Amino acid sequence: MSSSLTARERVRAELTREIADVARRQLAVDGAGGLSLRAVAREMGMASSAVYRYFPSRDDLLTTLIIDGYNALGEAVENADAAVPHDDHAGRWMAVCHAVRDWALAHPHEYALLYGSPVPGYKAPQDTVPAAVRDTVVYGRIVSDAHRAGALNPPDAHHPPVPASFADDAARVRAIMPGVPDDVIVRGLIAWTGLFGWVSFEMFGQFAHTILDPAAAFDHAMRCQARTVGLSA
Amino acid sequence: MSSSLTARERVRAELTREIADVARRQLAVDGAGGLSLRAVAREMGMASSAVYRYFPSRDDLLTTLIIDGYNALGEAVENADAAVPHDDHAGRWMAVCHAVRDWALAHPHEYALLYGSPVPGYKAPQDTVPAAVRDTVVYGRIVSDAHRAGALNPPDAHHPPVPASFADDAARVRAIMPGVPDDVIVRGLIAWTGLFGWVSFEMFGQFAHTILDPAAAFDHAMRCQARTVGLSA
DNA sequence: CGATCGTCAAGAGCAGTGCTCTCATTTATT
DNA sequence: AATAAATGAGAGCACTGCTCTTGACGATCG
Repeated sequence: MSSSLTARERVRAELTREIADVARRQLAVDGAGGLSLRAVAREMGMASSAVYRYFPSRDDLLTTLIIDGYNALGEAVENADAAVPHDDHAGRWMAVCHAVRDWALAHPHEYALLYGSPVPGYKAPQDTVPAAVRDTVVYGRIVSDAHRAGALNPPDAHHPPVPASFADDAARVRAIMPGVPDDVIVRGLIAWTGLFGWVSFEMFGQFAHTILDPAAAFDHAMRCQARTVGLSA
Repeated sequence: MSSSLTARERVRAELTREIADVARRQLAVDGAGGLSLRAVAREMGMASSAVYRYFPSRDDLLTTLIIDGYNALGEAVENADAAVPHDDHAGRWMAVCHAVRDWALAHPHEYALLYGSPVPGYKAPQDTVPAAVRDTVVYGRIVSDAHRAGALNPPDAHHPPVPASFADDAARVRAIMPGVPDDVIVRGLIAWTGLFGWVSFEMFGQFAHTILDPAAAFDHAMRCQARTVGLSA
């Protein structure tokens, strides 16, 4: 046999993918709440009950959309990072920041699905974790690369000392930023949350009627964040 | 007449408030998606159609819950700020940070309603704006107070210059931080988005399996943010 | 005082949802 | 060829938001 899949398995995989694609289009239009299994079935010309052969519940369909979304964002971030010279750490940081924002602007409902409030009655299963950290490892690698290269500016003298109780948490984060001391890990976390906090505020309307040139403000804010982390310009 | 309201108007206001209270309880249990007008009516022992006399649609009910939420958070922030000596700017900042986090932990679904992804098919009307900025003016006042008192540390020499295109946006933000120069406004925005970015990440599960002592990490992160703004310890 | 008009609760009903069950058909395996 | 597994379709249940109509209550005005 040329393919290790039977014809049945092939058409099943194809249909599963097509259902997810149709669902993603509906998600892009109506948002997570407007995603309807029946509507997907209608658009595909099949009975609503048939869709349940491929996705046992609406939440399962949402889960695959979430995983796909994390992977799409992660890939965008990876590509942005790879397009900048490896030792230009500040440039890499700025590139991934813009990649996140650009992806969010291009896929607002998917971004809301990933980083907004959990969908009503939906509990994220463990399956999403590997995809969810795909972009995170990129941020971590930039910081740890800069640290290993000795390119990180030291924090100013009056910086508050890291509390001892943070040691355990820092050790866990160090899996993504190998060899990085605790205070740098904190600064990385602050920049990370600052990036998504800013993008979320812009996406969810908190900046409405205030920041009318969000692209410029974002670029400058992330440049400041880079300095907070210690990435030299 | 002792009250300027007729008996009819009084019972109407009372019932409106009671419906909102029941809805808020359901919101706290099931989240925004689980909020059902019919369930509210059931719990109150009235017909579902009767509820529509008080709230013309589910979205209107959600809107009042959102406004109430903003006001509750705003009040918590105001109280936290007022409990700290007026010239202890860093202490005031830390107090409001913890007020936000504590309120979010105590009202997770309401927080998600305010700062999570917009509810499916729900478009926030203008009515929410005044309540939504109630906490924001507190942050702005802390920064502008510190600046007026000359208590703000200057940014380091290599800080990236504020782009000229940000001038218009800064002017709008200055309505909340009177007399504050552009670069300080930027630092205030970064701290503001960093605060809510951190709280949202904690509330929405992005820290799961990584930060197990979120209270300590939050306190330290916000202390670092204070230094970024220039608030002396 | 009695008629009127605005307000209100209730019920029926529509269109939509997620999901389950059964039944016939198609496909793959033995 | 016979059997077992997988698939699609339809009906149906319980639920949702929302509308419309009907009948009753209460305040106001002639």
